[in-house]
This record gives sequence, C-alpha cells and structure tokens, in this order.
Amino acid sequence: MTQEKSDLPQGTLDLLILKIVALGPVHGYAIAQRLQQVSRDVVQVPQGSLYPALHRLENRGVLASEWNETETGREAKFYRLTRKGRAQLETEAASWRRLSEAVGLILKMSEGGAQ
Amino acid sequence: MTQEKSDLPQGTLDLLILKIVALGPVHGYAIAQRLQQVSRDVVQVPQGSLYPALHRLENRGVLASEWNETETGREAKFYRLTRKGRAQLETEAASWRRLSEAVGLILKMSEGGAQ
DNA sequence: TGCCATGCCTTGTGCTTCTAGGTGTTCTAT
DNA sequence: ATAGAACACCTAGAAGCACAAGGCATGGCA
Repeated sequence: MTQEKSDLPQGTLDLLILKIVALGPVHGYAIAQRLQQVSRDVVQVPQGSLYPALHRLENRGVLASEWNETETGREAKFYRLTRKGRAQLETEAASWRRLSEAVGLILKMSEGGAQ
Repeated sequence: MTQEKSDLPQGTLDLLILKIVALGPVHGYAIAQRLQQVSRDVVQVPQGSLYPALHRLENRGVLASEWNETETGREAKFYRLTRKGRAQLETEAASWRRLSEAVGLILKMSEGGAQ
C-alpha cells in the first residue's frame, strides 16, 4: 500500500551505511535489508547504489572488509569501521542533525516567520 | 565563529526554494539571503547553485517569474509558485519529513535496535 | 575614485545515485 | 526433479545536481 520509495539525497547513503556498520560487522546485502526494515520501507537501497558506495568507502579508508561465513553458511564480505570511519560517522551524523534542524525550521516558516 | 557550512544534499535545494517562494513573491538574491538568515548560516546557497535551480524549476512549470521593482528601486526577477508548484511543495515536504524521520530512527539505533 | 553590496547569468567539473545488466549458490515449492 | 525466489556479489553507463569560478551591470558609501 504505502510503498513510498524516496530516492536518497546524495551523501545520505554514506551516513546510513556507516551507522549500520558501526553496530557490528555486516555484509552488504544485510546492510540494505536492515535499512529497509528499520525504516519501514522508507529507505530502499538498490544494489547499484549499495555496492559502489561500499567500495568508495573502503577506498577512502573508512571501511575495511574481510571475507567470512554467514550464519547460514555462505561466504560474504563483512565490513567494519576503521578508526577514521568512526570519526567520519561522528562528523556526518552531526552534520545531518544540523541540516535536519535547519530544514525543519524553514519548513515551519510562515508569513511572519523571518526574523 | 560557527560557520559550519553544510553542502546541501541533492534535491533539498528545490524544496527550500519552493518553501520560501510559497510565502510570497521574491527574487533570487533574496531567497538565498532568507535561507541563510533563517537557518542561522547553516544553509548557504551559492549563486552557482541558486540560479540554475530557479531556471530548472521554472522550466518544469513549478515556478513562474516576472520582472519587477525591488523596494530599493532595482529591477529584479520575482518568482511565484504555480498551482503545480504548490502540489510539488506538498509532495516534497512530506517526502522530506518521511525521510527525516527514517534517518533519525536509524541514527538512534543501538546494538539491540533492530527488530 | 574605488570598493562593496545588490542583482543577474553561464560553463565546466565532480560527485552520487540509479537503471539494467551479469554471475553463482542455496532453499523451497511444485 | 526442477523452476523460481532469495541470497550474495559485481559492473558500466546515464542522468542529475551542487558547486567553483568566472563575468556583467548598477547603486551607495567612503
């Protein structure tokens, strides 16, 4: 019914990925699943967005990967945050909160809103 | 002191512009000023982002423009929302709120957060 | 006179997201 | 047994957007 799928604004995907990975080692496929579940289908990450993002983040040194076995006995690439990654998460999360507040303020503006 | 200037995620600028214009006819230069003021410098729109966005929105028929005189006696291009523009604003605002909530949820996740 | 603020504009670059395609394995339902 | 879905990874190409950097013209102020 309510499959309102919203395309993610640029930069947001990185933040969400970092946050999920921060909770413990996960592989790509699971990241997308968790995001979708927790957000109640608001956030749906296509694989064509997911995997390039993961590689990007790894190349930048904020993520590190390692092949391991899933609970169900499959091979999968597990990601974890590097020290740099934790810092990046802090920064991006703060940045998001700031922006989110600002946009919220603007959206609540009415005729006399300015000053 | 706190000139934390956050680059706007793609798509957000349209929403903010539509919202400001919805409050009454304004010209481009003033839109950028108001956004900066209301957001306490969090949102700073460079002209290289602003004007292309305005033209984009006008081409899509959500904004309409008209040359008029400023209070200070200068010629400026004033924008107003079309009917289509109002609808678009509603949609985008709702979309933003949905996404904002979802991201907020995810950022508040902790170890046992999922399910 | 020179400079800053007002007010408009364009070109090009860089980045990200998405669509659409592909591979191989395991599980499940028929 | 076999078709299809779910799992799990990947890539190339297109499209879109924000931004930096440039430019033009006027008016006010020092």
